[in-house]
Amino acid sequence: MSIRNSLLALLERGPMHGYQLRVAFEESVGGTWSLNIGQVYTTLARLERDELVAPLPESEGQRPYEITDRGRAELARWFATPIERSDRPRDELAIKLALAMTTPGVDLTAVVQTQRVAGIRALQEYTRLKAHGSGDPDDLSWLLVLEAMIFQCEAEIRWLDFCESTILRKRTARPVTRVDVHEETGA
Amino acid sequence: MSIRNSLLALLERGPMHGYQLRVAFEESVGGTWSLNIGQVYTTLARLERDELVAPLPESEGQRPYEITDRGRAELARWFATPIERSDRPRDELAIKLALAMTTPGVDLTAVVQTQRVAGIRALQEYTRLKAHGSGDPDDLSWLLVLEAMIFQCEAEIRWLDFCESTILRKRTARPVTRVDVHEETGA
DNA sequence: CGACACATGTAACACGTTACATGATTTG
DNA sequence: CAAATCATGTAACGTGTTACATGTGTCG
Repeated sequence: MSIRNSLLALLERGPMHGYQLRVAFEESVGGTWSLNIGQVYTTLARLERDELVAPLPESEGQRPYEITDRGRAELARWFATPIERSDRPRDELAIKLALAMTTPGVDLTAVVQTQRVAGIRALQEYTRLKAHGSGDPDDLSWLLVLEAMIFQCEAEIRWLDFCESTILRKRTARPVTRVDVHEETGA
Repeated sequence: MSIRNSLLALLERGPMHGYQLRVAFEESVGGTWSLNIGQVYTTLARLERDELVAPLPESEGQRPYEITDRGRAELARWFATPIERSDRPRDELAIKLALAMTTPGVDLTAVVQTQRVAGIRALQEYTRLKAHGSGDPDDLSWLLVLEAMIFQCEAEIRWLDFCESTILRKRTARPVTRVDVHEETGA
């Protein structure tokens, strides 16, 4: 859904053809995510089918599109509606950790540590990028996207720390002793 | 990819059939994400094709599967490999904000505020869930998943605050004055 | 001329969702 | 008996990826 709406937003700046849309998108997110050119054309085809964009007369082998009024309405709806938690893709890392807890033969702390190292590494890379960033004041959107990645990364590392301490606490909390057995049978 | 690996992890506990896998998955993530039953069967079919699981003799209309050695190896690989930033889906919210900045006629602060309200609401809901959570010590994985959502949600709100202050700073930083005009033409 | 950027597309496939179709078993 | 739960699947569609095919223009 995000690509569809992104293309609409870019066309709101003015008519563009597929190749330009791809370049404009990647520029907008500061190269953080690339956009497959094939997807641009298939998405444009669907947008045209839904009458959210309309093709302009082609010239020199280029097929520019313009946004329609319906497209503009759809775009306004996108910006006016918050992205809910339920809209988001499943969190693969959370799923992985949750399943690791009940899968036999898995070294939980190793999984957490491996992920933690990757997180720290990513955070360093982001910090490096921010340091010798373009400096271009025009790249405000690039800064925001980068900062989003940093906030997420930090939150993930803190969560992994939480996981580790929770796991350790659980492990030390119930050493099986004779007393425990008595309590359990008594309950 | 996460469902594929999740099914392998669940089958590592022992043979199960499709319906059971779905229930077990949703239980593992504390009902945070639901799993479409149709997808379970199509994913099982692909896993069987790739020889990561094998069907057991069916009984009473049930088609249980067991994990194979290749499946076990694949699962071990999953747990040993960190999920990299590049593996993650594009962040729709970051994209939306980035595009909102360069789309004409968009009230940026309104977009940020709408999203912020939704974030606060979600956070309250999570806190409520945590409060009268199952209390079940067996639900450790449920606690971890919930906490992941809370960490993410908080990070998002902090990021939105960052966005707003950055946007405001930009807006007040360059009031177009006669002096500015001179500087620009001079540059 | 050859490499590279520009430009448009198609095919095949994985993953994900909703909806539909079917039947057995259990339980009020 | 009727409704709910258990259980298995298919179809259609959207989204996303990789790879392939094709052609123009430009520049060293």
